Amino acid sequence: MMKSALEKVISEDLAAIWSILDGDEKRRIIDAFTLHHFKKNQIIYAENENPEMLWCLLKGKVKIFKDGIGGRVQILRLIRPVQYFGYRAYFAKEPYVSSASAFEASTLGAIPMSLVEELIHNNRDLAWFFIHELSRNLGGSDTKIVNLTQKHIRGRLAEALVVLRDNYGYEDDDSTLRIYMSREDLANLSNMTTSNAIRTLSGFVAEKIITVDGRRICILNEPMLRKISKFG
Amino acid sequence: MMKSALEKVISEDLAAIWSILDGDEKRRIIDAFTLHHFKKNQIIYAENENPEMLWCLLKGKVKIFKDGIGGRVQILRLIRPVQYFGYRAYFAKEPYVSSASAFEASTLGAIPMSLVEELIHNNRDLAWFFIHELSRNLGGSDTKIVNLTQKHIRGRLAEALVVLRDNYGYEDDDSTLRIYMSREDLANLSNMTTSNAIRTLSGFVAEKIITVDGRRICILNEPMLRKISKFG
DNA sequence: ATACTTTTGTGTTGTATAACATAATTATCA
DNA sequence: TGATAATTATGTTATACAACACAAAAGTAT
Repeated sequence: MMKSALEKVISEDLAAIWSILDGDEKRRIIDAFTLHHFKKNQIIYAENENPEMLWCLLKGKVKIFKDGIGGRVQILRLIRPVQYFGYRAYFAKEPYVSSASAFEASTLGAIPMSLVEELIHNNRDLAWFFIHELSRNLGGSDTKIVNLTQKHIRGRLAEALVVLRDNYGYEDDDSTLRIYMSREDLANLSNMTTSNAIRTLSGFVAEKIITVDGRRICILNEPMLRKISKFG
Repeated sequence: MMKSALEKVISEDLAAIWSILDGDEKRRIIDAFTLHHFKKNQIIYAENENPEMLWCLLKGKVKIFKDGIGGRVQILRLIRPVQYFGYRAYFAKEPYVSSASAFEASTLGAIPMSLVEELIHNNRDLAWFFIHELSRNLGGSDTKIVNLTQKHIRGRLAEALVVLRDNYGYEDDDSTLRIYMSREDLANLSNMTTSNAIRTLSGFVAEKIITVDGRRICILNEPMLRKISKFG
């Protein structure tokens, strides 16, 4: 692994957070930093394991999910470059309550949490970064609880599509979602069976809110989608 | 308001967290600290408001909840003395996504978040306290998402009773829940209608898992309740 | 004590969505 | 390239739970 490439990553991609660090701290991160490649659907970490690494998604897409009852899966969060994850359980001093896997072939960086913990102790801005991230995630989870339990199927699927749009954006045509996921994943994101995800998606197509071509989803009427997401 | 009483609170009840602080920091907290009394069902803060205070429950019980669709309410978290709340939204730099109200007549302390923020900047242990709390809450919310969306009604109610037991414990008889809440609240905690909460509760009584006398709930068979909660 | 409101309890009906079944596509791989 | 598996699609049935309706009981206020 070329250190120069890593230094480039640290100084550019991770700038937002690690610019906080001074030269010596940066050097320690670079020394401890390791690059990892994950294939499509490969598990990065699994529920009940003990957290040891701070993961940083550099390229690709990652899902955080939880296996529920009878093989049912709930996708909790979507990660895009450059975002950090895998640290919550370590901070909480408990095993993972969820798993992470690559949606598609992805490149990740890993830093030992022990080092992160040490750096936090000496760098207040780094502490703030995590306080801020955790707080935003907690707000998101609390909102998700109500969305998933109270909205009807159409509302939940519309919500999921809006989440995909907000997370990964559009292709250059300004309407095609920049993520290509299976109907099953779509269902696991919006708490319904695969059949119902397919059915409801077809409904949206019939209403000319979206178009669908395989896994390629184009959003034609985003305001309507947000409206459906909001009221039902 | 007598400062001596406050100092007593700071030095005893809040010891766990504020013992972290040095003398000068403690003084600043004591000067900024205000005591508040809330009546049963009184709102402490409401969704969409801007967070300004760190709340500390000294006496009583508090619920954090979210108003959903069609007047439906979801209780997200229960607070017991001495616990802190109301800080997440401030840290996330966003308005509250949930509301807080007193379950019963309660006494609370309030500290301006601006001061908390300042103290965090100069006190790494305080930063760690919040990182730890936020991390545990986030794990709890993620688990709740799966519990509420995938478990059946019996499992959800059993889960709620277990949560009450873990949060507020038993009376001296070692079986009566130390919280007396309406069937409606019980329903809002476990994502079901009030009717179904009543019905399901009666079912548990018939199965001799619990006894019910008005709002007084005795748990006769806790292992069974946990079992239903787990596989339900 | 009396009226009035809120909470609790139970029965009935309706419906959203899961579960199941099966076929048609589309990937995957030997 | 054909065989096999996975995914997508659609129709049918079953059911868990909400919605509604109403009565009894328990609080609360006058």
